[in-house]
Amino acid sequence: MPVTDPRRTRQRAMISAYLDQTAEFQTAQQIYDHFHQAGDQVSLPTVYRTLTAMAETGEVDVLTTGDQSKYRRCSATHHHHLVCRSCGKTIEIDDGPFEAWVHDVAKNYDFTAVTHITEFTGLCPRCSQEWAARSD
Amino acid sequence: MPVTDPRRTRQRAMISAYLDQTAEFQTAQQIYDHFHQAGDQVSLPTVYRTLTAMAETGEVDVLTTGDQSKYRRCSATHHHHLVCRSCGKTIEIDDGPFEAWVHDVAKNYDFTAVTHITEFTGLCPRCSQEWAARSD
DNA sequence: CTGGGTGCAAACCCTTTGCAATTCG
DNA sequence: CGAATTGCAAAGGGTTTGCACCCAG
Repeated sequence: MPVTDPRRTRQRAMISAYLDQTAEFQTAQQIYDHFHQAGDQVSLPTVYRTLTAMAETGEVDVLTTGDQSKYRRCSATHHHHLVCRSCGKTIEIDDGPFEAWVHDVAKNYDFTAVTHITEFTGLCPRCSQEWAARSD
Repeated sequence: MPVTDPRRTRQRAMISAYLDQTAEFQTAQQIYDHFHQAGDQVSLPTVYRTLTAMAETGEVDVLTTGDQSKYRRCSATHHHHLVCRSCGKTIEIDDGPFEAWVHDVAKNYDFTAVTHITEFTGLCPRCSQEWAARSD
């Protein structure tokens, strides 16, 4: 890791700019595909390297779901999701007391630049019934 | 996926029993290694298949960090961790208002068997200073 | 100029799957 | 006995790396 600031390259500018205009988490592959469809050339390894570097400095959040990682500009509003682990149904939920708690935690331990990733998994109403019916 | 209850096999009993006595998240590989060192034979694919099945029914929690998945018996007390993304230092933190919020969320959307995975990443006091010093 | 960045292709490694043998019920 | 489960080996697939070329500073 270089001690100096990273060099400004076309690829990094593109990736950074693209992350600015997208609020949702995206996979490296999705970001790569976006540029390819637009006709702009960036290699997949470069996407990964750039995102990894940005994650280390806290510029992007990384969400590692089961199969692959997703990236999102850090400053974006934090959404939290409630996901049904049976059918995959996803509901966006409000923050509740969460953000305040995060702030307290960071303050208590003198941590800075604290971001959080939160996932809820459960069974949605429909799948709850199915599971109840099948548990013979 | 069988509609009936899973068959009781030596391998599943071993894995289940082992998870009972361990509180921390562990990788499939770690679980596999444990049995190998103890001289008990279980194949790695079976460990994965068993853990995946248990995760689907909510018997175990799955934590997917960057490189690999970790598993833990679900009923264990939920810990949350604050991790420094620079040096890796980890602090265990209290739940605060979190558990109550989770309960509310589940209730509001009629979800059942809701578990949650929460990760905080930030910069610990020492690394905060280093980053501040280097940002020239 | 010069060292960091990029692209390509191949390597990596965790995880999953095909298939024959085995075992629970 | 029959179907679910296991084990082995090999495939899969997201991510990383070696290396030569290129470009920002």
